[in-house]
Amino acid sequence: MTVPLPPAGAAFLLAQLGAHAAARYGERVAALDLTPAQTGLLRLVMTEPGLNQRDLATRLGVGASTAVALVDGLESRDLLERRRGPHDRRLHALHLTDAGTRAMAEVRTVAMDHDADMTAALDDDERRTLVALLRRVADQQGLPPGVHPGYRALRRQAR
Amino acid sequence: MTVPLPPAGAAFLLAQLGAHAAARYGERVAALDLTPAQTGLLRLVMTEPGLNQRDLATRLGVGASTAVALVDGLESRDLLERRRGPHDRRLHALHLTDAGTRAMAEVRTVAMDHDADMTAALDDDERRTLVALLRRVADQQGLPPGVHPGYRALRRQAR
DNA sequence: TATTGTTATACTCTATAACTATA
DNA sequence: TATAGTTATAGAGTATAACAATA
Repeated sequence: MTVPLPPAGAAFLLAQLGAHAAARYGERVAALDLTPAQTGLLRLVMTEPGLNQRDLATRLGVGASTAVALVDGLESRDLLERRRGPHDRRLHALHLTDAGTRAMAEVRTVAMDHDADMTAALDDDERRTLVALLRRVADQQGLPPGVHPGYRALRRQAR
Repeated sequence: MTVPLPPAGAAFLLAQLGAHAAARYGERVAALDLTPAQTGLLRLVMTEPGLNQRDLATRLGVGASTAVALVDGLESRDLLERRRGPHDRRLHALHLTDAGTRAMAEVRTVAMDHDADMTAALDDDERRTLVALLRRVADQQGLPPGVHPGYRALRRQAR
């Protein structure tokens, strides 16, 4: 009456490790009082200063109203600013403030620590092999580099 | 004024691919009218028939009331049944019905297709290497085999 | 009339706490 | 009194739709 279970394959391990990596990253950036979604937004604006909110929402894979709420939170903390477009006054061009740039430097440190911790089981050679294989899988699956749609804002840490 | 971004490392790729794998799995089991959480529950009860709801909730990493709702949904579709414990009448021992067992056979097929699809970029050797590396990372990170806490029920497919 | 951004609203998922029945 | 299960309630996060300003 029992159907044999397949051993945990690559897809299952990816889902399991991905959830774990995302949760741990969330804990780490929570120490900076940021959510993963906020760091993704800041990161995107850092690489593309002047981005408007509509394009931001599209790139982040969230709805327009979600983008507004995210930007509101970051602007109220002076990490981000909206600048009215001079040509088209409907547009809000987004830019990091100096404080926002400093925050991203901290996020960068946290992300590198996180990466080292997640691959602590591997030596340098193995780590390179893993990254190379993951990149090929990500490419073949059509995933864009840099931003990942699919995760919505993870649960905020209770403190 | 710009801080250089690190290239996407292993942790980021794991999170990105994990979210993707989970989303695609969700689409596939939605075709069977199941959610990922439901398949996880059925799978657990299949491997440990007679499990009670409290232990189920603990193993699944969800609250007791969430377990009740999940079991309710599966019981109303005759995939699962509650049996009052003869020794302790507070306990509800969970068992798959025949229909539940058949459903899990379908889930197994879907999961194997999903696994093949997710690793379509790799040949057999590379797939084995990837799985071996992921297993070592998962072990070192303290992740239990079989069930992954961290994902809650993914969004139900609109139909 | 179309588009950017905003606000209002509803829905889903989850967690917490109160309740029952058994022990 | 303690525990398994249930129900009720509230919170967070997200999406949809209505709205305002600008084009």
